[in-house]
Amino acid sequence: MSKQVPEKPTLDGLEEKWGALWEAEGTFRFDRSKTRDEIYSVDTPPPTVSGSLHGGHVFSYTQTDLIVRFQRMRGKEAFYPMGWDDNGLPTERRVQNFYGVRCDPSLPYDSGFVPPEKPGKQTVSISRANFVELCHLRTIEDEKAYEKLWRWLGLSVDWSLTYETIGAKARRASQRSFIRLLDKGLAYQAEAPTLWDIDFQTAVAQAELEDREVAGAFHRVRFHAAEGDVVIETTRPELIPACVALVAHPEDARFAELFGKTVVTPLFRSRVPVLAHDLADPEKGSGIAMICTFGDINDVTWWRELQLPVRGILEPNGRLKPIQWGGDGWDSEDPSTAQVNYDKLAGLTVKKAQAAIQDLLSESGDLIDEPRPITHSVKFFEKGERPLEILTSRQWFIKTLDFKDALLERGRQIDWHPQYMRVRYEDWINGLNGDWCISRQRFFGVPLPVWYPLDEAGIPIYTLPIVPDEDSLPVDPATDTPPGYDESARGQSRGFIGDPDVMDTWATSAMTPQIAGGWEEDPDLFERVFPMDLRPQAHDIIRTWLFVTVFRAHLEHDSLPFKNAAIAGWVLDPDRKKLSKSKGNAETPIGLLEEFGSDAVRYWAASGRPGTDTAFDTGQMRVGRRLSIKVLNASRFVLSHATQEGAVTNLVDQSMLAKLRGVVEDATSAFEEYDYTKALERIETFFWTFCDDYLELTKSRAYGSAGDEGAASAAKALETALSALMRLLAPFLPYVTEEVWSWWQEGSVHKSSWPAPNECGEGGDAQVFDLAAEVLGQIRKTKSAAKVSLKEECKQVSIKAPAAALEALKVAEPDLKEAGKVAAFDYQEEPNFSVEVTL
RNA sequence: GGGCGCUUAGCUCAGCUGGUUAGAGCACUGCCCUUACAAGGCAGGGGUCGGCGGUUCGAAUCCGUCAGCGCCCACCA
Repeated sequence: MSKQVPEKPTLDGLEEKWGALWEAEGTFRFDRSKTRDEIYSVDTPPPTVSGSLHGGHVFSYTQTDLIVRFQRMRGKEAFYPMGWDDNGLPTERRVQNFYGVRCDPSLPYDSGFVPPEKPGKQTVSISRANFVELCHLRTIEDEKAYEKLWRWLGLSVDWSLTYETIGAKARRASQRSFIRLLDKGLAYQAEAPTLWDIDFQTAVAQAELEDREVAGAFHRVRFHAAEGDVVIETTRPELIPACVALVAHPEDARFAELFGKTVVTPLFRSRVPVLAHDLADPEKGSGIAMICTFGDINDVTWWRELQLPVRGILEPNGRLKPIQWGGDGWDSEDPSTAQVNYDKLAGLTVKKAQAAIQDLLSESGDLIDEPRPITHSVKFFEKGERPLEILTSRQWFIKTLDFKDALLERGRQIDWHPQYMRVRYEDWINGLNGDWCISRQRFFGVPLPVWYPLDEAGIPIYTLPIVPDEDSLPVDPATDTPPGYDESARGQSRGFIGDPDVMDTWATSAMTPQIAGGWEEDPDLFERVFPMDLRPQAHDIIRTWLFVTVFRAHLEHDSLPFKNAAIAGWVLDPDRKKLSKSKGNAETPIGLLEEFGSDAVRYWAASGRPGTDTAFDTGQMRVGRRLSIKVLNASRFVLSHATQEGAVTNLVDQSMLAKLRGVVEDATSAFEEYDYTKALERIETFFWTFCDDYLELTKSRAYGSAGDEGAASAAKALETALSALMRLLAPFLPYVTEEVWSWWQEGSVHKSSWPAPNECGEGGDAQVFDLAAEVLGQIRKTKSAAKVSLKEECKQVSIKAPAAALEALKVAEPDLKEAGKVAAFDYQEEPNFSVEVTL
């Protein structure tokens, strides 16, 4: 061998050494001259840039990298970009905390603003433009740190292909798509009940809900009627002033005579109808419920289907708003009493109002018994801190319900890995109960690209939105002037105003294949990579990211956005809880990479099968490290004997290669099915047998104990096996395999071709090697049991076996004799295989 | 309430379309500084395959049922 094999190979420094070389050589650079069928394109999940990556990220991104590296070695040109999800609430929150600022959209832009080094005692209010600037500033820093970690981990991403979800490309793509939906009548605005977070003060979508168990209480409350009192049970007595009707099941005899009549609410003395609707459950509460605008999603349904008026009492900040009882829409049998009672609630938060109204109800005698404490689950915005409310507001929607069937069909066209994950997608679609609300009353996001004309009185005419030309995208209606207007007309009578809202961050993430693929901006590229081959992602965002991506591609391109969906599991604490940031092991993956080495951490990640949650396990990383060290040492030994020339004439050598051939076949088909774990298992098992048994068996022969021909055969077999093994292991252990590859090969192992079965020769009988390994094992066992050194001689090895096995073993006898220090062999033909070793 | 997944050695997991005494790694124990490897190697002990019932010549593997765990969806007056 002409190249140099180090005397003492080490794992230290491999990440820096090869990371720098790959970058310099452009090893993972995408070659866009390749055609669609030669390309494997990946819709990489853009990680949320809001702090730091943790073990879970390392886990799932490694898994994607395994697949990409396999595809690349199989001859595909990998289109493997990286995005940064910097748009949205997490960044806003991070910037607020990092600098101690808050966004006040009413403030003017301050071009001389310098952010504080550290958060001050007092929060600094800044304009929306200044705030967005800070968001950009912060995310650039975070993205650098992320990229450094990803490179260290060895992701074979083309780092010239990056995008940010707040970047110009992303803004253009999502605004362009929005305008087209508007044009097709698929985007619309409506003044409607909307899920509302009172802390962030924004609308949110069904996909962003989560249930949380919280303490509450059933209040039994008396409503008054001529026929006698009606008792309802409610967990939200503070909404009694918002009550517009009572409702019971049409077949519930207890309330039959009340249907069509009216009752009077306690405290506020409003007359409301008693109605029938089959959504009312006789089993729940007292069997009759109050309908408030709005307490929950059921209220919205009733309100809509029973055509009830709106009586909203909540401000966007979650406090009860001032109301003039007896005024329009707030009729009362006794307005002055209603006013006295309500004034004690106005201005309070929901929680405080609940306590206050409880006292009022007690005083008036309308509360029956003490409230009964319960624990019940309540809807929250997933990033929120207080329960969601439902408020009426003007929002933009995308028609979704009309496409349920089409989207279910799209789901069936995707290859899911694992397959059962499709069910989650279907569950979600089947449970959709409204169109997708995409407007958010936030700041750091993609602006909704519309303005509204103002009438003479300066009131926006929402029905006539002004839309930008596609050529002018991206636009920010807050600062850009709409076509046909002069900026001086902003906010003026007969002028215009910009829509103040931004889009749901998922409305932008929905476009990642288009953003990365250069949709409408680089048609040549787009044609080569879209639809993508692979969407890798975790199972918790099937209902969000996966769903919206499929949805938008369906509307925009009438196609799938990707062919395969590889769904990763979560990383769990050893105690089976989802890995949380509060636990130490969720932090600083860079520390893990330094302690165990990137290859070792990747080895652990590879042990997590697609879709399967996996325990965080440093033990696995230690095993990975040991494997890496073994790769170095075994390769050093192999290369001290190996040659690329010559022929494998020895039957033991042929047998080992026959076995390897099977491993290549298994690993290849496992990878084709996205089961990298199975592939690794097969490869690793063979590698250890290769080291423990084959190298031991042939060591002496390789040194020349059986003459030149035997040595030459071993030398060629060793080289053949090592070459295949390094390539098989390359996706998992990119650093150590590249290091070893460089000892005797040209170019990068990662650009070499995935082993083909026929590299291992045509014939060979795997049984020879297996039996020889078995006998060698017996010899070791006997010596171990006798507590003697493995170098100790054996007087005799007696083998009983069927004829064919004996035949095979005789072939291996010379190697066994040397490896086991055996003086003599004895063979007897018998149906059962057994070995007896005499020391 | 509906659904999906899981339940195999102390721990983490393999066991495909049912077929000889159930496997691996870690941990544990013992032996070995064997000229690729002592931050290593070799070997060993350890399991009523969640419970019950069924199909079958034969079941960890198929069917039914029960229990537990995790998750998804729905409901949450």
